[in-house]
Amino acid sequence: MNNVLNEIVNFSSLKLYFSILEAKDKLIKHLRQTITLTNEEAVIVSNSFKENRLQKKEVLLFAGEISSHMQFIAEGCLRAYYMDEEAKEHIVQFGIEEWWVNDLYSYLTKTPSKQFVQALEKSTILQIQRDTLNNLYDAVPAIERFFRIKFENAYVAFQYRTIDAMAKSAEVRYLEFRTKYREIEQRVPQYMIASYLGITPEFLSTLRKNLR
Amino acid sequence: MNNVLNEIVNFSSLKLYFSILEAKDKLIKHLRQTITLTNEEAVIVSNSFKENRLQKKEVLLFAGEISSHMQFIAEGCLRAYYMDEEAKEHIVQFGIEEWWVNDLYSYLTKTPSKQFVQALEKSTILQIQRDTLNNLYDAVPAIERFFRIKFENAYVAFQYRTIDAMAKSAEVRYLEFRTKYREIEQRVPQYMIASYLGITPEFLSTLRKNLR
DNA sequence: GAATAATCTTAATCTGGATTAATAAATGAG
DNA sequence: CTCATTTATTAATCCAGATTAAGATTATTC
Repeated sequence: MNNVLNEIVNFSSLKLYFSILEAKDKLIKHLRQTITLTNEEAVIVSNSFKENRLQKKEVLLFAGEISSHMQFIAEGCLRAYYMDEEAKEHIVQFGIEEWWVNDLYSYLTKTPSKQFVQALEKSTILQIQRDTLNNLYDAVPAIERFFRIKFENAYVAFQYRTIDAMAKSAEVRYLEFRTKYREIEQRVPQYMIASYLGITPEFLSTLRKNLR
Repeated sequence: MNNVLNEIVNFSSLKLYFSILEAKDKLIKHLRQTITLTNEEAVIVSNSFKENRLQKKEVLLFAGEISSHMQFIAEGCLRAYYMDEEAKEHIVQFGIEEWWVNDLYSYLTKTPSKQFVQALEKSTILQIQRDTLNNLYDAVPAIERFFRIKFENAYVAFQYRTIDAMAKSAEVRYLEFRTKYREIEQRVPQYMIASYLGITPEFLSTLRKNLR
């Protein structure tokens, strides 16, 4: 009896162990799409990240807290949003597998976050602490390159998203969102897409009716 | 007679030489606010940049061209803007002394720019070519760190500007622009500020009347 | 310093999207 | 399977900011 139980425990912890490997493998693969890492470097990098499992609706970062980790989504779906004076939510970013989510402003300036980061599905993320990452920049310079490139791309993507948002009608933006993020569209409720697009759910609903 | 002429030529080229030094000094000082550079590194960096003088209204980058330089404003005032389908201008960014201006999307993706970059005053800029910069990242790693940090900051600043733009009324945004960029406000025409804020010049004029 | 161009103001009218409020449909927990 | 909660739709009314059009100031240029 005890033996069976033991086996189950071992088996489940083994499963956990493998799934962590899987998540970290995903991270290393992701990094290697942009930079070159020797196997030794990959190990150093791997060991610098901690895995974290999130339940659906679990909040990873609350407004008011200081964000002190960069986080890579290995599995699942998250959102970053802030609440305005009237307690209305505005979604700033969605993230799925192989994206990075965070309130970067809080992370970089070490000031209290204005955003929440929340899991929309059961998710697995890999986190690295600010100090650990700063040390990693010295130990593995390619990581500094990775984030330099990451931020360059994030910046221009965001700039073009904003230009779009100002120049294009809500209808056009919705259609573009659908083609660009088809997968996200199918995984999150419609009112969140409205929030991301900067329109009310009622108006999105009207748009959709007119498109039919 | 010839002697006098010679003297004038020499004097003016000497003046030019000093002003280049001045611009490059400004650059090095600017970099050293963020990173550490040895004097040898400072020389390497300095030599990687070329100075460029711009007349008022001179266009540095046309939409359609591929941006192939990063550029630092040593003196003067520039703007980056794009034109929509109805040939209306939308200002994306202003830049004054010690700012960097560019169509980063074009620079980073090597695709034709959708933006124009234009001098609003007689200006002096320092330019570094993409390939030179990429080599510099290897020769002087602190430069890679500089741009990593620069892009991080640019990204979060832009993100917060966008959140503001969506959440706040045009009046509030104008008031914030005035306090944040008082100097720019005094150097560029009002209709350009309207364009930057994403409103019509007529509406900005109305806002201003109501504020009095 | 007069003429022309560039910029700014005012006022009337119009519109994309918000707000409010009610109902309907889908999801999920027990 | 059922009741409660979460999402989504519809329709009426409202408003911030756009558009249009004219005139008034302010800069530039010759």
